[in-house]
Amino acid sequence: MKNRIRIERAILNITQADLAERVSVTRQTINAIEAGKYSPTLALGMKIAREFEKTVDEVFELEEGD
Amino acid sequence: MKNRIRIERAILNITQADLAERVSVTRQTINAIEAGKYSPTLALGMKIAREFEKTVDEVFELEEGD
DNA sequence: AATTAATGTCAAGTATATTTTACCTTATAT
DNA sequence: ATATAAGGTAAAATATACTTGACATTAATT
Repeated sequence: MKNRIRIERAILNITQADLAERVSVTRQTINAIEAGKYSPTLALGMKIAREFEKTVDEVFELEEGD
Repeated sequence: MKNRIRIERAILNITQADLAERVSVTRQTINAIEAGKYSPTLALGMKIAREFEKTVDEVFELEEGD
């Protein structure tokens, strides 16, 4: 699962901790997802996309193994 | 997490087992998600939407508690 | 140079998604 | 009436997401 979280965060100029708070998870969770260590739940993915005012597909992209 | 899986399945005229096979999960998983018992992973949600040729947001809708 | 903010990471624990196996009900077909 | 297809459900096991707490590293600020 690839994602554009880092880029979208840069556009909004917010930190991982900021985003974490906005979507009600921990900073470590955002860090892991942003690094592609695992893919989030659908609910969290949708909340993240919503913060960026983007669709889920604009923020996340399926890869081979997913 | 609300969803329109039942409706989209009806449009494609496919069974829960059919959809399950297409997205590589078990029939019980589709049944549970369709019934709203839990929300899928982002990867699975995206695969389901893709089968319906819809966006994630057209198939799934966030609710209060999510 | 020193301090602070931001990010990276890790281990252990909890929560939840998914599988497996199995059975039950309802509708449809033979 | 009986068989078959489709859906509903449940318990136990496994996989994975997420939390908590802590520490290390890098970037930015003064």
